[in-house]
Amino acid sequence: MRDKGEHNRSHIINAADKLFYHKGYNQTSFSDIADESGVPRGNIYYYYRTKDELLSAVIDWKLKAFNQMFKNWEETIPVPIERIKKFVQYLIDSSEEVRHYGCPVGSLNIELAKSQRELQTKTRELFDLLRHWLKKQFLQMNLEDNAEDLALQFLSRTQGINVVAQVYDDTTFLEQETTRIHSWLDQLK
Amino acid sequence: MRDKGEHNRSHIINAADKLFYHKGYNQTSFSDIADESGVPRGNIYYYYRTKDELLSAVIDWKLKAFNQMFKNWEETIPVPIERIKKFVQYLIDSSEEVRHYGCPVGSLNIELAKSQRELQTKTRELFDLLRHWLKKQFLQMNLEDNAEDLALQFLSRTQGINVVAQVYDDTTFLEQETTRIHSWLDQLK
DNA sequence: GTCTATAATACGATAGAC
DNA sequence: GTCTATCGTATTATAGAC
Repeated sequence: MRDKGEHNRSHIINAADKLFYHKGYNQTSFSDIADESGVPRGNIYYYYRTKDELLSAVIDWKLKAFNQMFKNWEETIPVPIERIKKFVQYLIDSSEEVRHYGCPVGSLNIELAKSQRELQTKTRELFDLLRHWLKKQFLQMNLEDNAEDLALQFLSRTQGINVVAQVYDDTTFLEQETTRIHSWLDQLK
Repeated sequence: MRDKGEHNRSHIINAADKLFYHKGYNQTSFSDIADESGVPRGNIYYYYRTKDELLSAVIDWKLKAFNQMFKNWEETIPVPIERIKKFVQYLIDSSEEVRHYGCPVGSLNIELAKSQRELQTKTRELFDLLRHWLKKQFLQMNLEDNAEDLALQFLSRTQGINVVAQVYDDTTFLEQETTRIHSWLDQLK
């Protein structure tokens, strides 16, 4: 079969991405990934020699996905504040998953930052991407004086909300806060 | 020797508490705890039959410590808003540890909530304690209409700040935000 | 390229000597 | 109460057959 390699690669990445998110990086084994992906255990090592390498590939894949999502929003939503509100809507749409597994970006960083900083520097690229995109939107809102700080405030706020949703297995507060974020955004102008 | 048992127990709890925080629950082994506490590996099982039991004991110990801290603040700080500001100061005092290992309450909950909810229900008691204490302070500030919501807002905000500090291994944003929290508290009255 | 067998190690937990 | 020896299992990773 042609491109069986690429086919297997994407199956492995998808399975690893899901399991790293649902169980955590250290709690996910190659056996788990083999079961989830359908690719035999031993064969995974042909594509990704170590677990580190696999994580790096998963993060690169996620970076691509976020970039594509943002590019899509920039093409279809002309007003920058509406793009940020789209991001807020994305949080609401993901709330059921967040309730169970936390923030797909934050929880992985938190796990690895504790005692695996080398790995976390890779996952941090996801944070940097979000920060950079948010800053760009705030700049386009003519908030150049503190666009960087606003991006970090926004990220911090959503991280806190996601933590509360996961800890209490409840999306009520998340939904309440997203409306409060809307007011905050409107008031910035 | 008299009370060798209690002596060993407290050494084990202290070591486990430190390691669960610094490395995470699942990444901490009995060997790690034995090395850190000085109590021989096999002997730990005499005091705590399973890892779950040990976690539960660690959480109970932390609950006691928080309760004592809060009781102390209530006895020495007469104005409730000043007690909350003392909590903010406590965050700043802990910022160096937070930078490395995240929030000692939040990060443990996030790890266990993913796929070990039975264990997380125990660690959630720490969140409930903080929430309850904060609500009590807001009530004493005569904010009875939304004391519960304010407590959750405060917790969410501090969680987000701690995540940012840990992810970027930097306390600058944490320090900035604590002054913003002060303004927020002052404005509530 | 694909997959099996297996090495080497670390884990939680137990049995039982002292 | 204290500690050692060890069991059974799961882990990452490799060697090598197909």
